[in-house]
Amino acid sequence: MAKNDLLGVFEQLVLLALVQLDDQGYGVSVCRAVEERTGRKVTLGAVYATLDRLERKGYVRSRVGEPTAERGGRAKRLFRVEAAGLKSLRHSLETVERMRAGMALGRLRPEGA
Amino acid sequence: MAKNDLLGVFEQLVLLALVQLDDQGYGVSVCRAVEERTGRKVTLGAVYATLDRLERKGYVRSRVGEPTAERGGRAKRLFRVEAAGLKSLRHSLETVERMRAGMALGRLRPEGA
DNA sequence: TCCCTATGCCCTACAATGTAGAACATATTA
DNA sequence: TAATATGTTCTACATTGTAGGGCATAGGGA
Repeated sequence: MAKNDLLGVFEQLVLLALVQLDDQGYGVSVCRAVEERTGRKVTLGAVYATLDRLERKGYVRSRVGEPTAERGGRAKRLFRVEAAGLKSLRHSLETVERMRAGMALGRLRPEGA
Repeated sequence: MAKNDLLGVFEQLVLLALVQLDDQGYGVSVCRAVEERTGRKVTLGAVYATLDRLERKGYVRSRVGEPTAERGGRAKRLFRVEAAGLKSLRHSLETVERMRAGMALGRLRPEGA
């Protein structure tokens, strides 16, 4: 735990996905959500590793859900975001925002050079 | 160079600082800019390491400026953001933005729980 | 019953980023 | 030429990011 703990970009994406999945997210669904929204290729390994780290920090909490009878398969491990996680996410988002504020955004838009 | 290169948070902060400093930024001024805007404690070592990495990736370019006669001291190494850097910055910022879009921001604002 | 397939999870290993702090360099002033 | 102000460079290590393979469990059909 660093002194100035800021979340990494991927941690932010995962947390945001969980919020959108309304605390019913699990590995695979988080992976899909991030891929769809951002257009990036995301591997499951990356998602689980991040989820574990977030849980170790107390930012999310997981529980094993009953297996839904969709087609079969293993039970899901559902994740929910804790208050501390939300707080940290907000803080991280706002830090970049603050840095961006008052900036000549012209240069940051479309094809400015 | 990862396949899906997204900039890290600190890289974004440094790049944003350079934009604000209008391509006249150098180690110390970037450090100060980030500290002032974000309120975080930032060390010079972190800034230079990041600046070097960004340069290696072709996102910024540096040149040694003539020493201004303020009080003495070493010549500054001035950095400017390259087009590729701007593009990458934009892309990174937008990725998080997209993930955030359409979200029930209520939970992300003030003290929502 | 036994496989095959669909879901989903866990683990290992390594690359890239983030962070700290000390050492080094250079110009000014006295 | 020593003291000081400004800036940069180097070393080392912690945290995050990413890839990929293997394990586990349930349904469906031969």
